Amino acid sequence: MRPSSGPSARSKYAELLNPAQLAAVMHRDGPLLVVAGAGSGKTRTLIYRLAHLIESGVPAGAILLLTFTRRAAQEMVRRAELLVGQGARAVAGGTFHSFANLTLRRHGTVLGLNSNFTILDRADMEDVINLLRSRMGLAARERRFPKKNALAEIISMARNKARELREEIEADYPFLIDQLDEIAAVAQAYDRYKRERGLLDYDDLLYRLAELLEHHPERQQQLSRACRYIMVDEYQDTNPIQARLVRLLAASHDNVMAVGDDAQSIYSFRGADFRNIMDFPKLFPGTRIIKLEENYRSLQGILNLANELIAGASEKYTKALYSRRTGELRPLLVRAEDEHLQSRFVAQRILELREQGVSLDQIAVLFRSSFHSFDLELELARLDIPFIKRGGFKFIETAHIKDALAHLRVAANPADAASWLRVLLLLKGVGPRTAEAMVDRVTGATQPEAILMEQAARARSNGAALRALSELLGSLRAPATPLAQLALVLEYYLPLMRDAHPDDYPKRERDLEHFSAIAQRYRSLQSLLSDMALEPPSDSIGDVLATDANDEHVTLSTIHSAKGLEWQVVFIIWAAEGRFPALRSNDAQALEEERRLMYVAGTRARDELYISYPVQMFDRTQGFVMGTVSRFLQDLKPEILPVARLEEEF
DNA sequence: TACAAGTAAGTTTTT
DNA sequence: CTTACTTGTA
Repeated sequence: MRPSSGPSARSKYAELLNPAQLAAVMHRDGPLLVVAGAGSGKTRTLIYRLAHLIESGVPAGAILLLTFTRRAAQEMVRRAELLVGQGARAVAGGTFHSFANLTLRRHGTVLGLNSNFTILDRADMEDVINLLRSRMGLAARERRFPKKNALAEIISMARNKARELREEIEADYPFLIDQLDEIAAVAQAYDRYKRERGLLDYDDLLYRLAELLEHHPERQQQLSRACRYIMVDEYQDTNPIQARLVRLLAASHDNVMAVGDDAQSIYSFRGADFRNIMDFPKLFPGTRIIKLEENYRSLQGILNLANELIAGASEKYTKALYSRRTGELRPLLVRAEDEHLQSRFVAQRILELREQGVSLDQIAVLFRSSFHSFDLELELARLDIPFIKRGGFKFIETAHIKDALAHLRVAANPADAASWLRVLLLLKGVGPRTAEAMVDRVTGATQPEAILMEQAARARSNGAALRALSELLGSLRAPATPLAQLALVLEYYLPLMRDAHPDDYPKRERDLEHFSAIAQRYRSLQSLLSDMALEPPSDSIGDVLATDANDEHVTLSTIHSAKGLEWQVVFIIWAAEGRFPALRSNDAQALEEERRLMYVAGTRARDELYISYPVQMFDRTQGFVMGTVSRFLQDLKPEILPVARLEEEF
């Protein structure tokens, strides 16, 4: 017997949702597109629909919830649980990449994929490309050849946009067009390298899943039936491959709900295209479209600014946000004399807010680029204002964490040449050449530690080090928890690290302790390693990691990492030409995206919004130069955005 | 020939 | 604070 989804459910939800939200929640079968403005309760709508589906008899395990971060999915499932009980827990939720990871580990064998494949993050990808670049003799030529990060960018972007390499270079790198053949050769070698060694980069996860669904109809049927209801959040930030995956997964039923906001598309650098969301009805003919325009988050003054910002966009958007939260408060544009005064303004205002009883958890400082907050971080530390920073350089990207991970990855996948290289390069007397030669012998072997022992016997000076490594790998072979295995790695690695970084190894040791605490949560090495590649801890490095997560703290975040979040009080710093929009954004499309970024930043605020910029800014090449306010904020009427000038005594 | 150490320069946003 | 390139050394 199925519980009914009749009038009782409708009336139960009707009190809690507005008519548009209710319509989306009650929608059952067939494609649905929800165009949801900022703060219009889109998360709420997703949660209630999730709950409603489960209540009306859909097994939670048949629902697939694709979100931008796994945290977002977990949070939604948790909130649905509050409504319908623990049954909701079985919902499959996560990012496209994490879903692809799990699916390929289970079904990838039909593609000739070993289930212990290793995931390469962007840095790993660049390392491999760099290796191939020099191996192919492209590094040392009269003619400058693109560096590893440019190559990685081109190769990855072409794949994310589902373009030929030639198209990609013609469109975005025309000055490299006569090196197309060499670049294509690198791309091809990179692809072969990965296939031979059980390596998948981020793009492969999506591509190989598409390949599985396209070339193996029986698996497609099976998976499509298993995901009978698909929900995709933040659809405006999907790229063409992801759209194709949705199409393939929904092939047998078309039960897809896509939610997003074209005005908040900010991930084109990853191949996302806001036109994707416009094209959804073409991908799924018969799509029902529901718009959510009432904003429940912000005071009208903040929305007036947001509407004004987006009205300046060249592509016209169809929504105008409105709120019933009227009030006197308006956003404020603050001109500071220089960067440090800007930092002092933010810090002082935070102290005042705290005295007024505003929780630090309700305050965020947002910026375009991670390094924009450096000066502010010092000021906050000086005043003992606790903060955490999101986005930017991550703890997981530090050399010592990557080193420790590489040893574990080699143990999990002995064919992982990229990690072998990293492990071997740590040894004294081993450089790129020696390491590469050893990698070739070691990756083909079933007993790598035996090969290392042979090498040790032959080595002149570093025999002891090789023996130690060999012993480590032997001991990692025994079954143990990830934590125990990490302990073995650290026993071997810590002395090497102290040697290499005599000045700051205590700090690095603390990071590794933090890493141990993370490893403790995992029961299998495989899942630890996948998570570290796909959903690494989002905290940035720094002493702030030491602050107790339960204490109140101000959030410092890049705008990208602030997506989907909200705070009572928001500061946007460095709203100056050259920083925001970023200097590099010079073509029209990039500038449009910067504008949307400003829109996203502003709409994070509920009550108070302060936007600031310094009048004097330091430029490495020119010294001090005049800072001018971001073009997106120029010429706004004072009714929309009043200006305040910080005075001397401040 | 290959490695190590030292010097110079450059930094968007992220799965 | 990293990475890329240059110069010195075994």
